[in-house]
Amino acid sequence: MRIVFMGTPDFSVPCLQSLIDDKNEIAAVFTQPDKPKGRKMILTPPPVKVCAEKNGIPVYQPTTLRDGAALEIIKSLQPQMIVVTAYGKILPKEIIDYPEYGCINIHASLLPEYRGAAPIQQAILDGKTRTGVTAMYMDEGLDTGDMLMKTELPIGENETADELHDRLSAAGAELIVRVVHAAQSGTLTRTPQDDSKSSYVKMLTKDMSEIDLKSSAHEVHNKVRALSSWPGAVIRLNGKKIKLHSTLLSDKHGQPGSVLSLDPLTVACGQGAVIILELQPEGKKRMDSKAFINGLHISSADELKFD
RNA sequence: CGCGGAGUGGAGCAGUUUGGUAGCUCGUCGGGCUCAUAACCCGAAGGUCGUAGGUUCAAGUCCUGCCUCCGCAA
Repeated sequence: MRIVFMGTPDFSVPCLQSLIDDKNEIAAVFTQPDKPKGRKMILTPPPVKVCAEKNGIPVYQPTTLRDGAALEIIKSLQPQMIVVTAYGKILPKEIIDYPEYGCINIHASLLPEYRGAAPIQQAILDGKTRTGVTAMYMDEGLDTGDMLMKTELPIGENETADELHDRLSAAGAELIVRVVHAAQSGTLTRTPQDDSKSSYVKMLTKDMSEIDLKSSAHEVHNKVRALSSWPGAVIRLNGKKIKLHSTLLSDKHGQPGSVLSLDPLTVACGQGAVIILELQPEGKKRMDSKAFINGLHISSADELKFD
């Protein structure tokens, strides 16, 4: 199959790679323009671009697909199919309609639930026990097209968004190859989404990272797992931020914010308590909670209380 | 030159203001106690204090340059 691939972050890379490994002809890759990243604002190419260049695939990074120039490029590439996953741009109808086998999108949720930007994190935040990836035909709406195939995965009780991200990404990579094969043999069946069951998720932002210790231990634990690595779930000690990287649920209870045990470090929530395994004080590196306690020079849990 | 924190035995920290023989908690190793232990007791190893230079009788500590890590902002 002659394919144009569109994608940007780490999530998309396994998909691209598996299409390459499956001996498809990747005519070109579309990805977001390089952006300044990190403390020094170094111009960084998106992961998909790095992967494409390594495989000698031409890369296009238009700022818009809506000015007609992108359509001309697509026409010149003559793809039989366009595969899109986490590209970050809306495709105009002319492009969606161009390929013979259509425009197929891989989305990291069990549609119609969790349409939009942060489906992986939102599923964890909501305490879901199952999620998955869905392959669908794109239409002009946001993740609203007819569905083709799904892969369902259980979410581990203590699984973080990073871990789930990687598993879903791998599942998507495996799924897209199956979809391509089915398309070639003409055995794809399309199922419309039930809009009445749909939900949309917004992008994650920094201002959702503060943890309210008066909420339940489950909510705290879900937030830590969902926001792990970015934007991070944060509690405060004497006003200073402490990012929580890894927690477990505890069956203890007490005044929200009070420390019930130093080993393991257990903090009471509004309902129940969480054991903190790994954390990161402001300006410090990630460390396990035991190291953190060692450096505080305290001997009793009473000497410690989170805001 | 966007703002800020920080580099001290394997880990996390104190010590820097007021220069004067390197300290705390934990880990590691050896020994003891114990039915037993991640508990307790005794002992030991392990650090050119990020790096280069400067001031000084003397620098972890004061001055200057550089490197690296991290938080914020983007």
